[in-house]
Amino acid sequence: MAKTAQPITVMIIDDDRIFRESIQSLIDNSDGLTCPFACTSCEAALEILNGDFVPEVILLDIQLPGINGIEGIRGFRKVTPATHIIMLTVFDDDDLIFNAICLGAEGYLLKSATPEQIRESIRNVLHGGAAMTPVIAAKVLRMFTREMQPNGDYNLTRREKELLQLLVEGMSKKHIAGSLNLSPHTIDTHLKNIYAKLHVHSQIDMVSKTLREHLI
Amino acid sequence: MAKTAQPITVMIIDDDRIFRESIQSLIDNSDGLTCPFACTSCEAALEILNGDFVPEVILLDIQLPGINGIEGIRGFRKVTPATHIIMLTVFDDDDLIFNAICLGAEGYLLKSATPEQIRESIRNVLHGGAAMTPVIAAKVLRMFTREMQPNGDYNLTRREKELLQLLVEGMSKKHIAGSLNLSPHTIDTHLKNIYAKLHVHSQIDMVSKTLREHLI
DNA sequence: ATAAATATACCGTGATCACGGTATGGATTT
DNA sequence: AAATCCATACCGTGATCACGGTATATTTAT
Repeated sequence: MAKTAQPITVMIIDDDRIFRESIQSLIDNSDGLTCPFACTSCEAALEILNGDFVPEVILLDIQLPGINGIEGIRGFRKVTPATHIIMLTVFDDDDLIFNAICLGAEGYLLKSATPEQIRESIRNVLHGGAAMTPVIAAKVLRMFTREMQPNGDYNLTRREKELLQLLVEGMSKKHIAGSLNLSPHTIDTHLKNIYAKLHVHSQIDMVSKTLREHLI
Repeated sequence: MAKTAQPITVMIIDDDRIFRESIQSLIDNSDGLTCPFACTSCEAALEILNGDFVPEVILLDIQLPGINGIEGIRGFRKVTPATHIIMLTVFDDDDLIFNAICLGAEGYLLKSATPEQIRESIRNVLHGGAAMTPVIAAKVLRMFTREMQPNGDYNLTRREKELLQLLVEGMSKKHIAGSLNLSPHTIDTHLKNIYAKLHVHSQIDMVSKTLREHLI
């Protein structure tokens, strides 16, 4: 009967009528894709999802009245966790990208993407890939390295770093002295020097700063 | 004179002769690209870079004798920080990808990539983008969400989370009591409850666990 | 409406910490 | 050879913390 297998179901959520309808017809005119529902808000989409329609891919605008796209991800993840979500927006703001991917969006495309890029992205997420333009991918990588890189090492000596490591792991000064065969007084002195270098005044501050800035 | 502007210089580093030479000829036969040097090791490449050759892109294998590709990134970043680095390997192992992007590689492609994909990736990194296959992009996103997501909230109450937040920021119990208009004894009680829930026995442990597991 | 969870408050004791000293042998650098 | 940095060691005092109690009002859940 049908000339292809079951088409992939895609849902588009965007409050801009022109854009929404053009995407819908783009999808409906793509081989193997269908877009039976196009919504103007996350609320409307959630209502449909709470029926029994489970799309395989959701194309989701960020700037929406009511529940915005970022918050919407949470809701969609709950009702249809297996559905792939691709953000489709005019903004490439770092915070929005960051939040979207933290919430589990698998794609982030600009609305200026070509029809072929959108189709390609839908295919990619269906195969477990992620859909990003190279520029957005680069932003993601930069976020990654920024999170991971030490922000400076404050000229700690080798010994000081060693002690810092142990203290951050929760060992007490006394215990460290025992395990390193040092006098507790020595630990005390090192600790004082570390405090001075990190500009902190307690172990809490020290541990907090160390972990927040990935010093070890 | 020249029918195009200065061609983009690309360096390939791979110990597999067949692959290396096929990439080199692929690049040399691409419009606007040239590959004047193809090396079998990072050592050899670093020697060339320490001369005055500064490629705009380096295609770098991971599995190399001597200095491997991951370590190589460090060296290349030092001598030619502006050069874009694309890893080109047979492995899509998470740890390798993780290390490569932490060290600043802008691309990660599998050797099974098509010539067109490789050319496209070179173009992308030159324009500030990142070059990843969708599958690798997905792995990166998953790493990201794994790093960022709370590993469980240990059933902390709202008040406990609030105190945790302040304590992690380095405020003392006494200071917190003052700023929240609570008795210091109250803080003490909450703290005891937090300790029990997190299975820790000191503020150090608590802060350490909180930050390492991104509880706040 | 009743039970459970949460937030609040107090006490005392022993352990630990912060930080001000001082000092010395060894390593590194100049 | 001299100077500097580093790691080591010691002391005392006041502040802070950990943790064992107990108790009650409010909020949330059932």
